[in-house]
Amino acid sequence: MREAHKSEATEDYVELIDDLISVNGEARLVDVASRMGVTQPTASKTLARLQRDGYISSEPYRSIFLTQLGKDLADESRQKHEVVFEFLLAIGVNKEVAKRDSEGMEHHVSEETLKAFKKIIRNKK
Amino acid sequence: MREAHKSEATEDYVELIDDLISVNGEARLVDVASRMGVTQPTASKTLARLQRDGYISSEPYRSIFLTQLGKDLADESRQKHEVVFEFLLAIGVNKEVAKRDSEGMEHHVSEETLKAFKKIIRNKK
DNA sequence: TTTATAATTTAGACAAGGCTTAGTTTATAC
DNA sequence: GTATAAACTAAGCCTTGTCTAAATTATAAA
Repeated sequence: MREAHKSEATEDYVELIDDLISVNGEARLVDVASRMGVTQPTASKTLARLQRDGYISSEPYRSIFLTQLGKDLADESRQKHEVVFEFLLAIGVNKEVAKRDSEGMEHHVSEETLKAFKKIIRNKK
Repeated sequence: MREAHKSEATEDYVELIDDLISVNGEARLVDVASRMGVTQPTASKTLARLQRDGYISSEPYRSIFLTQLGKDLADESRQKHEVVFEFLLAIGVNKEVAKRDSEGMEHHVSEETLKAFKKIIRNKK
């Protein structure tokens, strides 16, 4: 029996919400939508799923909060994301490209690969 | 105006079909489905889309062929896949893990990142 | 050559993730 | 304090990707 599949969207959204809260003090739908590059109704629907699945909580027309589950997933995702990003920089990839590639790659790197990445980051420093 | 988005599924399928043709001499639905880990109706529907989009051709109940477009995409995907896989091995990732991770990562690495990967592969040899 | 089995397709259902258009609620500005 | 603008929700539709169950076609075996 394996755990339910966390979609890439789920990880991207909680990571973004966490970021918006740190930076702006709160996460609003309008910002989530614009940062994800989707329309507000699309973001709204996705957030409804996240709430249904226990990652976020929010009242209608109000800002969005992460549950503990959401916070944990956001932390995990952000860490992965950072490692992949730093790793790409370490091997000489351009910042902008590293930003884009790391966003896609973070969802596919195993713990073992992440470990190998960290080692390379350490050695380059 | 940007080119239509090639889904990861499209790349995975043409890559697999190319492989099946090299190894088995032909690509059958039953093998595509089992290798993709989906049911035959699912594979069948996806293949219908691939045909609609010009990547493959086939007659009902017959085996599957790649069009030139499909071959080109398969080649490109296989190359990317190989580079990512070899790269992961080069930085010390276990073969099985490298296999799994490279399958996900291949769809997200830019040309620039691929170049950086190749450099590392060369240096490790 | 008929028949059983394997392969494939068809049909119907559903969830995720995307859109538009239209309406409602909240916040802002006058 | 009300009008207007901004934010959000509702409803409906689309595509992709997934499934199961049932029908059809092709292949192999007796």
